[in-house]
Amino acid sequence: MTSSELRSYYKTLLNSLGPQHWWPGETPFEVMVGAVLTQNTAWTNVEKAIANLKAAGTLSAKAIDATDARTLARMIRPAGYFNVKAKRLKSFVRWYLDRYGGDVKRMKASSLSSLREELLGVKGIGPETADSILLYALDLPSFVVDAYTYRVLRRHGLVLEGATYDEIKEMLEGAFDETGAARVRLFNEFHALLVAVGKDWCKPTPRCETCPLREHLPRSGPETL
DNA sequence: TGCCAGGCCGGGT
DNA sequence: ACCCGGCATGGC
Repeated sequence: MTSSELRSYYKTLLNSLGPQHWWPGETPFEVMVGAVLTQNTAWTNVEKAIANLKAAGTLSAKAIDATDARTLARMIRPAGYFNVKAKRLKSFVRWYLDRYGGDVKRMKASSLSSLREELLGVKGIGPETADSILLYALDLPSFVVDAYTYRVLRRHGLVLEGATYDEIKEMLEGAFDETGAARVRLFNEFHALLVAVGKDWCKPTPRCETCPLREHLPRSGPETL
């Protein structure tokens, strides 16, 4: 029954908030870089870092590969954790160049599941970053789970406390029959909508009165986390 | 002013 | 297999 609930949530959110048109990076590579930079970081800070990379002509795999971590760290400073993220960007582009010649089309020639495994093998890329790259950069149907997703679903009693990333991901993916581009669009929009709810209503101290999902609250009332 | 933001790694139990 | 500290800036 959870599947029909999730479909119902999606319909409600889409009707009340509309399409979010999320993550409109200008190129797939820009989206991939953004996926790393936004780890535990507000997107507004990521935008500044990406703008710096662009201004320096360093928003390409080859350029990042050719830039030392110190210099890179200076450029991405606004994104926070800049020393860590500079190394992560470099380890990612190293893999991207070695494995796929820095070519998105070649990357998309691999299957979704093997691509995901490969990405998880890159140091600095965990499940959320991998799925963000797959979904938002490559248009592959891999649902992104994040802290907002967990909080919203948890408060509605749709996942158990302590549910793992993969459990939540599989529950969400299993709830929808769509295929192809429609599936990608749905995963893209639904995740963005869950984030919107998390940001504006389903916060650490929730404001459920005006939440688009208020009619979907479980009988026992929202958890307080 | 402190808390939080679209996580992940490495070392310790 | 979990748990936790560390990593850092900018906005409200």
